[in-house]
Amino acid sequence: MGTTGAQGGRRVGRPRADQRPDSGLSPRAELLAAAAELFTTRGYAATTTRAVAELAGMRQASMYHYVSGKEELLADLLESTVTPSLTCARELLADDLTPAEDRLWELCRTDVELLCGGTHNLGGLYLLPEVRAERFAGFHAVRAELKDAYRQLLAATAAGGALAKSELELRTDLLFGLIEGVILVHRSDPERPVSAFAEATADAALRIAGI
Amino acid sequence: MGTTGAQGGRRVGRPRADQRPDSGLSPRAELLAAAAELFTTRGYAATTTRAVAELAGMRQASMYHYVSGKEELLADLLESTVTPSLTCARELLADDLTPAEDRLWELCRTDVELLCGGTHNLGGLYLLPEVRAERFAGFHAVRAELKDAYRQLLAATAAGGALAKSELELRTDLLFGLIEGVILVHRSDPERPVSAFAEATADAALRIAGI
DNA sequence: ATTATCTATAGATCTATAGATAATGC
DNA sequence: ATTATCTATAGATCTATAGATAATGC
Repeated sequence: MGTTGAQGGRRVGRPRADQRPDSGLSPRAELLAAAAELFTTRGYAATTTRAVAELAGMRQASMYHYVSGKEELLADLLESTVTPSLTCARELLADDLTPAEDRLWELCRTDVELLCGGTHNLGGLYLLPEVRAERFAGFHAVRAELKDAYRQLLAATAAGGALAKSELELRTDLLFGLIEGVILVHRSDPERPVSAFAEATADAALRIAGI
Repeated sequence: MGTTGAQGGRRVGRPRADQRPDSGLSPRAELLAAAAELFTTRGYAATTTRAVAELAGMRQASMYHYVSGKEELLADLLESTVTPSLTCARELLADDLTPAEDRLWELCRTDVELLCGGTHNLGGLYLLPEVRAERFAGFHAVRAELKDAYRQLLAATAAGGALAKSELELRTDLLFGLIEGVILVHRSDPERPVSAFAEATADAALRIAGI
């Protein structure tokens, strides 16, 4: 079927020099996984194209068959971290039966779970200084939309509705800061069970918000 | 007097190729300031020794007269960010006349003010992935001591004293996470007045702590 | 024939050292 | 003589392209 999936059978093209058990991922996905690991642990600038390609199981030059370079990998990874949270946020915004307090709590919990969940600490990518570059405007746009969802949910709560505009902005920033700052906490102690931690963070977030 | 201060008069040694108005800083301090700016804005790995030296007003090779390389600059900058907070924390721990709640609030406020205060967002250095390297063990030691001060102050409050050990650890982590996460908030909106922001963060921190 | 990979490499860096130079100090 | 700086550069990368090669597909 798909040209991306790596079926068990023989594959077209020259075989890889470094034979390995089939990862089950497409070459592009192998590259993304390798980049995720290296970017989060060593940093973006410190990671060479050779390191990414070789961790993915191919030679440095072969990488260019799938991506235009490191930037494309980072841009792809960044957006893939926010998109699931944003989907969740949109659903919660549309749900007008559940109290806003509960929806905000749920958004916090899900977001922390997604940020701290996966194999690699992908949320850690946000912290890379390179991410501020114009090149990653797409990521910034979705992240801004997510932050705005936090703001809207907060404004819809009883406590949030009573706030002046500038005060609402400040609380949103603190709330969002806590959620993203949790990446640092998770980095310092990756062993802690994620789901209990996500709930505790959501509790703390509502306390910050003044609820 | 000191061999470091840059007096107004003539100076020993070959003049710099790129003449500039006297910064009033010693060459080493000029290098540190340049490194602070570049490391925080572009990232550590992405900053070349040439960029640092040239921003400091000297040629690339001249830098090695003062420091062994980039690593030394980063190590120095990192420690210089925690040390003032740590001094404050020690004083607050020793003060047994003021209620623990007030001391914890004050530590949060001061810490945020120091992190967000200076010209460059030095706190942003914590976020660099390279900082986890063994080379920066000195920084990690002082940072751990600071975190422990947060824990002790929290434990000394009425609300904190009632917590089980694991619960106390979790709250300490969340508290410390908020404070350090504030770096991200400040990065996204550097225009916000720092002192009001520091107070608001301290308020939020106590709310997280459950006080 | 088409494809995925490989090897080889040009060109562009970047770091850290060697040795020269232009000031002041004695 | 001492010092702070400079210029020049060797050696070590790292990226991205060119062109060869070893599979399957028809």
